[in-house]
Amino acid sequence: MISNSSKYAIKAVLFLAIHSDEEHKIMVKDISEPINVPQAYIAKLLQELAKQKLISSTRGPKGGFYLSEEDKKRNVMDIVNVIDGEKRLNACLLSLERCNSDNPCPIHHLANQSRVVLMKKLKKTTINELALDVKKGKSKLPL
Amino acid sequence: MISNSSKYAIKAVLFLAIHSDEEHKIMVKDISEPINVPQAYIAKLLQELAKQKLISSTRGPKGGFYLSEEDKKRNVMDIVNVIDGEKRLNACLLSLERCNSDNPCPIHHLANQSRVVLMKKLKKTTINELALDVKKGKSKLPL
DNA sequence: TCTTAAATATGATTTAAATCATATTTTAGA
DNA sequence: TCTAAAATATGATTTAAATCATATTTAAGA
Repeated sequence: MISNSSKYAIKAVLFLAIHSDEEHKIMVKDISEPINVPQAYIAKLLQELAKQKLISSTRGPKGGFYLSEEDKKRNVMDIVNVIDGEKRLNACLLSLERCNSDNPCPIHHLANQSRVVLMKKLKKTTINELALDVKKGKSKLPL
Repeated sequence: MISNSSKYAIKAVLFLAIHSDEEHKIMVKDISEPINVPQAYIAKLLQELAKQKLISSTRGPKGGFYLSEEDKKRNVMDIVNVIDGEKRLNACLLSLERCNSDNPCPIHHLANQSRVVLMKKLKKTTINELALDVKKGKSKLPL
């Protein structure tokens, strides 16, 4: 339902939310190690997130990735949408073909509520909120 | 979260629930076609389900797959557990590593409720109930 | 303006899931 | 007891996701 790539991306963005800002950029190798994701792999994901303007970056010496204040207001769903594409979470969790409330597959009503609830939460929760939770000790990195 | 293989398996078992019993066995090719899953593929899945006693089968002429009355009392979760293994749905939907209520990942509380609700429903819903829904027109095959 | 340190673009390789193929075993019926 | 029709066992191939590699571009600082 949600790929490892997306999970890695969330992890990395959260790390940036906690440790970076315009004045404190972080380069890939200093992100990949603490979040325990291979450097070349997370680099590719971060590049995609930067291209889609979900995170910020500058090249060259003293460069790196960081989250602007705007970036921190993004929600978790935005990240999943960029990495996995929009379809992934919109599909019925159990159905293979198109399936919706009007034309439900036999397990549609079993799975649909869970999916809708989850999606709403992912949309409503910002990176900033998650980072605050971690700072307050309510939850812990790494995911 | 739930593999295509499991979805195919659910589809096939539901088809058997609707169309088979001890006196009416169905062979793979007559299952694979209406549910629209490649014969060799669904055969392998059905064989695994039969080995794990979730469905019934007999070899030879007049043989085929079918659901006994006992088989029909199985729940959807049983199928997923056989095909995907137990771990799959027990894992936090978003976390990569071990993560639970005592040691939550930053998005644990976002995802966990949905997962628990879904699992409970899958466990509580029997194949028979799903088949009845289809017969009553509440839902439709194929999934 | 040259060098170096960073991200970026692009594509190759590996791995696991999905799919396909086939020889073997079992059983009904002639 | 022989034949044919079915599942079963086993493994090969394909495909998509995950992972790795590297040449190019950009920007800071000397």
